[in-house]
Amino acid sequence: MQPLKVYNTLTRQKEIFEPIIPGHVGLYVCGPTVYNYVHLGNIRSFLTFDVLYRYLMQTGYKVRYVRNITDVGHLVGDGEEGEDKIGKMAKLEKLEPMEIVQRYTNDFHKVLDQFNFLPPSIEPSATGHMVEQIEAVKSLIEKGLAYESNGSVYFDINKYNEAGNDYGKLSGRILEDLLNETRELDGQAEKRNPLDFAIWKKAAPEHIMQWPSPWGMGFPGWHLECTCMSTKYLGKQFDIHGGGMDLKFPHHECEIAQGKALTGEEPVRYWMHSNMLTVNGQKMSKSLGNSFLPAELFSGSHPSLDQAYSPMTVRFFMLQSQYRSTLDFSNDALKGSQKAYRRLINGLRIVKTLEFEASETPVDEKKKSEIDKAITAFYDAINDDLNTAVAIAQLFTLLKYINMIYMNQLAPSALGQETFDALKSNFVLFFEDILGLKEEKLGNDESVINGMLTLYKEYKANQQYDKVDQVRAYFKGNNMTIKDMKHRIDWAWEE
RNA sequence: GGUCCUGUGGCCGAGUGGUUAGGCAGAGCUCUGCAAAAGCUUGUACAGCGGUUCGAAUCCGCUCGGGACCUCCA
Repeated sequence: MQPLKVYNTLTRQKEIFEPIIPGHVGLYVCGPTVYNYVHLGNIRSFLTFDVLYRYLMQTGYKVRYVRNITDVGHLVGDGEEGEDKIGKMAKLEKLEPMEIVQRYTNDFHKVLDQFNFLPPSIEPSATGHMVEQIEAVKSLIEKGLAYESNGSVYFDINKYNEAGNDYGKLSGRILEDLLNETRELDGQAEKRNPLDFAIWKKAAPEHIMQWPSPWGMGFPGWHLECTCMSTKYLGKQFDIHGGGMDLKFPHHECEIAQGKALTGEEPVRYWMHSNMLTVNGQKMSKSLGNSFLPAELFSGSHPSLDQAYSPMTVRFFMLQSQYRSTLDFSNDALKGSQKAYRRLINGLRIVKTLEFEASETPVDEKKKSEIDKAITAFYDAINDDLNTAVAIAQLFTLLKYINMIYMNQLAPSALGQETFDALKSNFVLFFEDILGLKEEKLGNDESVINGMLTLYKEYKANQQYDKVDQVRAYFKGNNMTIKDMKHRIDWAWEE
C-alpha cells in the first residue's frame, strides 16, 4: 500500500504526509462567515476535509480538527467604508448581530449534519478570541511589522519582506505585479503601501459591532482570527490547513504572513485547497447569484432543478470527482449519481446480511485476486491525494461480488473465508466510515415492508398476477422495488 | 493586462508515455407469467495543428475554446 500523499499548494506538488508529532495531526479548516445560509459550493470544501479527517482517524492518527466560525471582521468592501458582513445583515434584518450569527450558525450545523459531516474537535469563534487578537496586533506593532494609522492598524508588507520573507509565495504572486494592479480603494491613503492589509479596523460610531482597544473602538481584521485561533489550539506550526481555492489569496497568504511575523515559524506544513463547484462551467458563488442552497436541493424547489436530491446523493455526487478538479453541477449528473448511490446502498443492506458458508466450491483465484486488488486500490486511491473518484470505482467492483453472492451466482467459499470477510468488512468501512456515506431510509418501516412482501409471495404462489402487480405498484410508489429472485424474494430501494 | 488551471465517448468524471478507470444513459443476452433486480457482452474518446519518442489522452510548441485568482466569496 502507498503512503498518504497530499498536494501541497505551497510546493505545488504531491508530498508524502508526515505529521510533526508522530501519531498526531493538527488540522485547521476555514469555516463560514455566518451572515447568510451556506450554499452548496461551501459544502464541497467541508466535505473534502471531512473525508480527510475521517481517513486520518481511520488510519490511527489522533486528530485535532479545528474549524472556526467567523462572526465578525469580514468586510463587505475593503476600505474605510467597508461594512462588517454580520453588522450589515443585522441592520437589514433589524436583529442583534449575535442573532444573525446564531441563526446562520444553527443553519450551518443543521446542514452539515444532513450531509453526515463529523463535527470538528474545536469550533472557535472570532468574537470569542478578541483578547488574543488584540494581543496579536500589539505584538505585531512591537515587532515593527505593523503600524497604526488613524485608529486602524495595518500589516506592513515591506517590512515583512525586508525581514527575509516572501509575501505571495503561496498564491504565486509577485509583489511588483500586485502593486501595478492595485485599484483605487477606499482607505488606501492610510496605508504606507497599498498591499498592506488591516489587522485592526477603526469603527465608525454607527458601526454596531465594535470593541475597545489600545487604538480606540474597532474590530479585528478578517485574516487575524484564523492566525490567532490556529496558533492557540494547534501551535505555532501545525500540520494541515485547508480551505477553498478562492481563499488562497489574500486570506491564506495573509495568514502565513501574520503567523510568521508573530512566531517566527512557518505556520503550516501542508496547505490544501479544494476546487470550486461550477454551474454551467461558471463558479458557483453568492455574488454571481448562481448558488444553490442545500434546502433547495433537498426539496427540489430551485427553479433549475427538475427533482429533489437527497443529501447522500449530493455527497456521493461530489465524491465522484477529485477535490482539486472543478465539478460541474447539473441535473443529468445528479440523476446519474442518485442511481449509482442507490445501487450502493442496496449493496450495503445486502452485505450486512451475508454469511460465509463452507461448500464444495473450490476457491476461484481470479475472483479472489480481483477483490483483494480492489481493496488495495481503494487505499491507494485515497492515499493519492484523496482520489475519491478512483476509490469509488473500487466500491463498484466489490459491489459486483456482493450482488453475485446474494443472487446465488457465486458461492462464498469460491472466495475463501479470508477474502469473503475482507469483502464484507471493507465495503462497509469504505462506504460508511471513510467516505461518510450512509443508507437513507426512503420509505416505510420494515414491518410494513415485510407484511407486503409476505402478501406478494402468497399471490405469486397462487399465480394471482394482477394482485402481484398491485403489490409491485405499491412498492414502486414507496421508492422501493421487489427483487424476485430464483431462490428468494426480497426488496431494494428503487434506483 | 498579470498569474494559473482546463478542454476526455450521449452525460458526469478518473487517468503515473505502452496494459478495460468508474458511474449514468444506449444496444444485445441470461433469468422471469410479464417485469424489476442481478450478472454477462457491447458501440461511440481523448479540441485542432505541428514536434519529441519505437510508442502520447499523457511531454513540448502554436492556435482555438472554457474557467479561476488578482476585490468579498469554500
